[in-house]
Amino acid sequence: MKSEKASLKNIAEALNVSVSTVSRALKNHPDINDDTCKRVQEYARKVHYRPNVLALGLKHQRSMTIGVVVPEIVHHFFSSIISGIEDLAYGEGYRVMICQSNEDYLREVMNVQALMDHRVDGMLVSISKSTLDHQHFVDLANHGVPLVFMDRACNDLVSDKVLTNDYEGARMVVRHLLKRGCRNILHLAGPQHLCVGRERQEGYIQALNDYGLTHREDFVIRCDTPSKVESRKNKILGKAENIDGIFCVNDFTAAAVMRLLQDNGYDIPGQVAVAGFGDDPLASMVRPTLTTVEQRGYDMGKTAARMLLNRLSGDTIDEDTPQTKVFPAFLKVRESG
Amino acid sequence: MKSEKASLKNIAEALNVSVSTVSRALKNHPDINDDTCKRVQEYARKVHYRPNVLALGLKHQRSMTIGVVVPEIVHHFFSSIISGIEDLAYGEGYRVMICQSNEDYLREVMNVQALMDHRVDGMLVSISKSTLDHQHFVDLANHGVPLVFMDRACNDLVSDKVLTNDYEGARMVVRHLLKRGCRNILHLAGPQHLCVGRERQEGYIQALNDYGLTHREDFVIRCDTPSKVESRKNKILGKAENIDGIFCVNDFTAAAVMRLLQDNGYDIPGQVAVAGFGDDPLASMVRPTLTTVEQRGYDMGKTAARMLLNRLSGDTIDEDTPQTKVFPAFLKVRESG
DNA sequence: TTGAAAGCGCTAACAG
DNA sequence: CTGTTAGCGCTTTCAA
Repeated sequence: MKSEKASLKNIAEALNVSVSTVSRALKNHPDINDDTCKRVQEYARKVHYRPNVLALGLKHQRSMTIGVVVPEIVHHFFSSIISGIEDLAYGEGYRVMICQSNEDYLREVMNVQALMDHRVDGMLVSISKSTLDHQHFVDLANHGVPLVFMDRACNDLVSDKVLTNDYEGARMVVRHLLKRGCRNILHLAGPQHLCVGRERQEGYIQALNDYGLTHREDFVIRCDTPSKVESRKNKILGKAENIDGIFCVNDFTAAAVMRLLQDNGYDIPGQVAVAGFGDDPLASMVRPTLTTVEQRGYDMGKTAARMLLNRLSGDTIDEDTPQTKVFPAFLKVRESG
Repeated sequence: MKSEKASLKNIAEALNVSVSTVSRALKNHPDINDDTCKRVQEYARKVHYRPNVLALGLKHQRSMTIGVVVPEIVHHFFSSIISGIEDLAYGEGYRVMICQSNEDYLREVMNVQALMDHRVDGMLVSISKSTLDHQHFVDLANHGVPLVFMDRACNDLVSDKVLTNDYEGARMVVRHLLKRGCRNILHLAGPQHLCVGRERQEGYIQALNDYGLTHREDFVIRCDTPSKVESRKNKILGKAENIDGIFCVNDFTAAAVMRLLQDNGYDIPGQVAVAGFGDDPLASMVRPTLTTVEQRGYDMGKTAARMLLNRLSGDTIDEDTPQTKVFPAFLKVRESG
């Protein structure tokens, strides 16, 4: 029964009516005979008719598809964002095309290009760590494709954004470590060309200032993945004796450094308190459980999608003013600090 | 500079040639004047011409896109599979549309439908836990859309498959627990209507038999997520005194049960050894690190994509015989058992 | 109430 | 070597 795919044309032929009649009947056009309408709809259902979205997209010049580019879907934060996007978009009749840049600039440019080729109606993007040039996003704007940045935005571009209050989140968790008594807090920092990395570092510095301390340059190390913890382990262990706390730019790094210290005989949080950022599920699986900052990925995705769809339907209040929505961060105190 | 998107038509107009000449020039058709060719290509580059894949798909009746349906991208195993698929597909000029079913049957049916609507050339699928009916996959076959199952296949359907040797993997890791001295091993099992759940349970039973033991019905509990560990915790703790090992159908569940036992004063692996399945990154982050079975997600994804593309190009040896590729499982002995 | 025709962007036989 | 034409599946004027 390898049947030919149903189309308006062959439905029309089978029923001895014209394609336009079928087209109208299928969308309950007002001036169409009730009988014809019913006949067409029944037959369409029988042959499992489904409109060809390629043809529709071509005709309407919009694909009812939104493109998503994130660094890596393996991270819980980004998969949560995606779930949020999907739930909202599906509900509004949109489809979602997901791409991952693997933190690679060239791949990101390719992804954006591929989504453009597919004529997506808009894009939701979280930029990769290695992205320094933003021309591909400028091009998007020039082509009139609406764009909303999520979490990792680029500052030199006016555009809608959905962010976490990284600055206050970082400040909050570092103040927590300080309140606990820590006075020599190491910061494992993310790349400073990304807003999230920069804001978290500045929050860290501000928290120290809040307590009348100044930050030490040598207490900030660029290190934002477990594998970098491994490659910088001598550097980190070299400082271990002089510190009583560590604030990491994310939870994986925190979990990795915690393990490194434990393996070298340090008690956590007894000798060194550790905190992360993001509240990855991992944070409650490691021992001790990880003190961190909650980030609402699902809600951020949903909000970003909402902003994009608003742009698409063009019924936003401020047609041209870019919106920025900042989500609050929540402190999650657990066992590690 | 919100420029109109370049098309063959407006390139043709600008250059005073016909659309077909432009079309030919752009694909270096043999019989086209070198000058014209160069002129067209230069102009096309200048205006950033990109072919409209919707139009191409409509014309060629194939979209150069493959659809992927997995339960949840948040799991490392599935994201690895996706990375494998992407790397292979991109290299062959295909694009990838990713959908997640969220372990929900209806969502899965929707996903398959949406991918059909997009006229994907083929699909790669890992079925959801709640999928009992397989009609939507039968329909696919009837429409001539090639399908390769990955990891979670459905047995009542002849089709290409890429699997892990779950049976041997489970048998191996349980034999390891037995060799270590465990004699009362609990199994936290997955749904038995999924091949992976069943095979892992059967591997567990076989390993016991290998050691001259018979399995006890009350030592098998359906429990395959951390939240089910939570909801069945009394049942599990009730057996804790009588067991010396636990084999879990996946690593998250293993991590959760490990934590449950630790919180209740049990030493791992001293009193109870614990093993998981999958070698999630989590396995090396928890304490004690988790003994488990390695599963090669990336390679499985790559292989599945390869099988699908072979079907699409139609140059496989056995046109109609479905292929099954089984990947070996590897024991990863760590601290927990 | 229905049909014919044009067109979205592209390709490919056919004709010149 | 290049242009004309038809058609992929669909919508939408315009005409009947």
